[in-house]
Amino acid sequence: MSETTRGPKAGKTVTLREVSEAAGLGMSTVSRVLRNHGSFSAETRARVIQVVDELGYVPNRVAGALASAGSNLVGIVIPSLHNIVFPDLLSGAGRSLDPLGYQSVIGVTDYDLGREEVLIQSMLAWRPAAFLVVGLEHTEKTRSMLVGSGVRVAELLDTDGEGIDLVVGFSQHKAGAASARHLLEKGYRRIGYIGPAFDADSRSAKRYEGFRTVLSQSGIALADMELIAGTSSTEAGRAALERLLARGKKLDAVYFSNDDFAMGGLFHCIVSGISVPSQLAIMGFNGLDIGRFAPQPLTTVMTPRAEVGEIAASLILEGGPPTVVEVAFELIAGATS
Amino acid sequence: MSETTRGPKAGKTVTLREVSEAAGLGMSTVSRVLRNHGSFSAETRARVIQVVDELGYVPNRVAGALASAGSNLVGIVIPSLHNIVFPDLLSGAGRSLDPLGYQSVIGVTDYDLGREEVLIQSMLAWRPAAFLVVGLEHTEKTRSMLVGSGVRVAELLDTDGEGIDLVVGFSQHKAGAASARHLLEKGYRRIGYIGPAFDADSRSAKRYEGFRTVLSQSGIALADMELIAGTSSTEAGRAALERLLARGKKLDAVYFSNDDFAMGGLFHCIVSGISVPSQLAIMGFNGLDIGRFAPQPLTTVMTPRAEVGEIAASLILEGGPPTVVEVAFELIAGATS
DNA sequence: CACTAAAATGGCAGCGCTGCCAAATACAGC
DNA sequence: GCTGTATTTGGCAGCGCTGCCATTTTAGTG
Repeated sequence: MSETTRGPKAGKTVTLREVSEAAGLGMSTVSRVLRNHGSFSAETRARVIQVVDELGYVPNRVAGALASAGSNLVGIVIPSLHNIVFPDLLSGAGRSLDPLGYQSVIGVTDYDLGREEVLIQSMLAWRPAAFLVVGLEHTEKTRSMLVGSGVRVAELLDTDGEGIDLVVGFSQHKAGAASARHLLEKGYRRIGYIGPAFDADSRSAKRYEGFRTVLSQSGIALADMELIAGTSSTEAGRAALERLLARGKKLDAVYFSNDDFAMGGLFHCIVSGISVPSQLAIMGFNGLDIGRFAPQPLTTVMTPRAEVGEIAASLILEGGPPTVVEVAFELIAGATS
Repeated sequence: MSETTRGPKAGKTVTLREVSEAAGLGMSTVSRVLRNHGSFSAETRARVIQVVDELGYVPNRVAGALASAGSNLVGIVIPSLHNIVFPDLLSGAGRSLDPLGYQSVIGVTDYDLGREEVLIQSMLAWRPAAFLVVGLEHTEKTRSMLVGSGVRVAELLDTDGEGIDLVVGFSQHKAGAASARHLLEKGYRRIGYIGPAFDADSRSAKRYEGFRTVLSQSGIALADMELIAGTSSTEAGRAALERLLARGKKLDAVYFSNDDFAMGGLFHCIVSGISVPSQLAIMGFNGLDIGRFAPQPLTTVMTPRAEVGEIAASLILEGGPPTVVEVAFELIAGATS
């Protein structure tokens, strides 16, 4: 930590003024070259680039953002990192953000809307260019901060409800409904459900609603359900199915709120000698790679999370009008139903 | 986008000056209250909080950071989001960062050191409080920027080499070596390897080196290997094992560079009727939940990535001296070896 | 009750950059 | 060569906040 000659001009940070002095040019000229904005001669450009390189100048965007009242930061708020959906979403968003030089500031709420509020408030303090948030459910204060800030907002992965500005995703309700129709078509009638606590994950709750609605329409009631507290995991899904089956409701199918749980359920069946799907059908949600390439591919719904991230990020930065963009999900009939 | 009365004082952003005027106090006093720094009376505090609330004031950290030459941003640069290791790392880092009010600016390199350089340079422009980067390998320019910037840096998940400042992780070489010893102890002799291209992922390459070194010491050569281009996935692992076995080298064990690949390999065996481990042993790396709770638990090495993230973030913010912190990995003998 | 130490507050320069405008220079056409 | 227009450049205010210091207020003491 006591380098003296490491890197060009180590220790003291180089400023625009120093660059301009060393180059014998005005600050504004240097600034224009660096931002490639406004006009300047080719020689000036070369001179600036050379000096910048010599001095190892790194522009201070903090000052830049303050002066120009705008940053290249995009705030992204997601519920979790333990569910592959959200890393995939980030990844997709990155595909749009990176080429344009935007940077992601990421916050994780743990499915807590209060925490979301706090995160958004503190991100707002950086005056980001835009916000990407998950879902349409927010606290009243979050909503008003977002609206009042004037920052563009994209709400992702859910189109069942009122959005603030841009909404990109699919109907969770319809996804649940499609899953129910699939199981009904396949002839299952004594169906159970396993998912996270409803108050935690509203998208999962909406899928459940869609699922149950379709069952009702066919005069069928959900036979049983088991709710899971905590993170999505194989382990939790496996244990939950065991508990569910132990109640002896003679189920012929179980709908899992996501593939992590579903894989756990499938594993429980394998271990317990329950034949899938002849004794019990299993259906998941999300279309995880591991489920799709398992020996017995999981019946699931492939969700377009990376596309949602990519589309949302690009639309929000393009500055178009508030819209709702539906991105299709796809039911994948595997070998577990 | 044309709200007029949404939120308190929508449209125009409220500044510190306005708050101070509304409260009948000086700007510095309000600032002190807001940062809970310096001294002020209880009444003043109450007054400020009330006015802030009424006006919906959100401090502008851009200005704050410029004035105080320091931000609450932490730059985190990871190679990928498709390998669970990195989301877990972020998650761990968040456990340390969040309570202290730090925010993560995240960049993904796709295992490209050139891209890492670009990302770090542009993050440096925000004058972050610290950097968390993965691995010890960087371009010369990245290194000198990092050193020259004076920002604290933690290099993660690898301790085999020279660090810049703080290093938190474990020896990838030793992890590979431990894996080799495990397979040798179990009596396997014709061992194959499946992993990503060596130039892409240096940590994976180091594990491979450690693995091969131990084999050599026992006079055993690696029987065969198959390298994979692209993302870690079940699909890729499954296909790679198929290709590897097709070459007819009569392997009795395969060491996979990570659990995603290994699960794919395991699936290939199940589908092809290859009995595991009697005909072929399979070993992975990372200790994924899904492998550990599979009917036939995967032999793997559990890596402490979340702890690494957490420890690194807390140490780097505490401001202690440069150190190397070793966090233990654990070999988990499953049922596939 | 004057007198000092401590607590609370206000004023103001300046962080490093950008936006605006004016000045200087280059390039036309006649 | 000279005026008119386009292109390059420089100067400077100010973005909103913090750090420092001076000032005022309050509490404490003999």
